Amino acid sequence: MSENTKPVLRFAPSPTGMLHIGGARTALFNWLYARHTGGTFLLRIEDTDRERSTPQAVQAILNGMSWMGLTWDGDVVYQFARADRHREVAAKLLAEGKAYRCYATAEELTAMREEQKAKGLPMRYDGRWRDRKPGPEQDGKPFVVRLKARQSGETIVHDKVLGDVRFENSQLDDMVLLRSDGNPTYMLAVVVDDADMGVTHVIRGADHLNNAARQLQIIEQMGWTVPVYGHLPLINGPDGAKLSKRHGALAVEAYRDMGYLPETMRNYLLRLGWSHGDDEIIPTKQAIAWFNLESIGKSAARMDYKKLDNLNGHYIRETSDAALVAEVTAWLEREKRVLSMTARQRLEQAMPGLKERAKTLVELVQGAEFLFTDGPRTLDEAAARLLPPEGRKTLAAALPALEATDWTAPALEAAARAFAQAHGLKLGAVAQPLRAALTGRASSPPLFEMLALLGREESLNRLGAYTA
RNA sequence: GCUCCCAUCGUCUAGCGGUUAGGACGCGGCCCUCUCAAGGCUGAAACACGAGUUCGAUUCUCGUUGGGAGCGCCA
Repeated sequence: MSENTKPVLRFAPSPTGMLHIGGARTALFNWLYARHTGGTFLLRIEDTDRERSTPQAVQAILNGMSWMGLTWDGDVVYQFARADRHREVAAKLLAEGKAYRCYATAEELTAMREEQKAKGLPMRYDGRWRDRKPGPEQDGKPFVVRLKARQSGETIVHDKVLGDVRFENSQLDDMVLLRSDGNPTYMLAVVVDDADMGVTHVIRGADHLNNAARQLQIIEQMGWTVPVYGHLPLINGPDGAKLSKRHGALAVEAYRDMGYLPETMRNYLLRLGWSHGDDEIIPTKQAIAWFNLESIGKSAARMDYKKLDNLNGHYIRETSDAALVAEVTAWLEREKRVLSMTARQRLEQAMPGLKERAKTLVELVQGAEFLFTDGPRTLDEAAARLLPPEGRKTLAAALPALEATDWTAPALEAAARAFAQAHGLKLGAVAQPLRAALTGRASSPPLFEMLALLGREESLNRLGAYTA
């Protein structure tokens, strides 16, 4: 990369499953760096494995990226479509004696590995065809093309995250470039595509660190420019073990369905492995301004759902009332529910009090439920505890005092306070039964505001249902 | 087994030779308060271990231990 060219980043998932949290973070870091530097962020689908790649997975990745707000530049590149180019590079390597044909069968190689394992030897291709010329008996037999890797010296990966990582070349074996069906392997394809696409920075999961040394050898043989590498430590589950389907390896869309905001996910994932002093709340705009490769941590991190919740609560409170009303409405529509005009107006008015109390959009919808329909409420467990016989008696006794006043929050509150004082009760002793009857829950936005919002008729209808 | 990576409160992390080891989430207490939140104050909570280097190590080096990744005609 020359001094005045902008960085070119890429996210290169294989479409064999959903876009999970680890992939999303890799994509985020690439995206942030591209946006920070004014560079380019490319998306390449690594679908050379024809067996396992599916169109559904491609769509899931695209959807996940879109939801996360990680917009890529230009068209999506499908790796398999470039197979001819990969074969061309393999042919060149072959012609130059930098690669060779290996006729070993899969069974033969399996037997070789088992033997190595049994003897406690390192498991790697032993180079049996490296210097062997195929004889007549190989005519028409299938073969793979392997790179003739250097066997002495060392290969150093200059990694922006981990520093210099050295590998003895004697530890690296001759990897397969072209399969026996003539299709390229990932090892060949990534290198060729990155070179052709002008990728300057390869930021990917640390599970690829070992591959980097091998890929470096292909780059070297082809005389291409070595990209800047950055291998991100992996994300573990809350228990520190590998991320599995059981806990965090959920598709990013699962987080959407649990009611997390994209902004939350970006902030949370950013802080998982990257820091900027003591800063915790880092909106995306700020993240783009601050992001760098130097501040990426070296150790693996665990998912912490409590912290995710806390952050999401923060961003929900930051979101405008109007936007949240739209979110709730959309949420209900997905459940085939439509709000009445009245319900929608109530939702708009109550939103400031509602959003203060929700950590997720799911909680926001639940907290607003009492506004959506008219009539007496069904009490949840906590609310029911507030309306035992004595509670109902208090409620019945207080009702006339409320009925006698103007139906405004201040007037209602004054009336309730006066009633409580007259009966030697704390305000809470009066307010809680009222809240339970009005909302069906033990907690809600400020009671008197909710009474005013629902109006005299509707409120009295609900309260009256629990006076006996 | 071999190769590689990692190691500060329970968790995410700041720290880049000398700090009362800081912040955040979570947890406890107090305040506020009609509930729940939010907010404010506050408390408990960490340098894995052992050798070096150094006047001095959380910080540098090596080892140990413990985690993790890779070792496919998967990516």
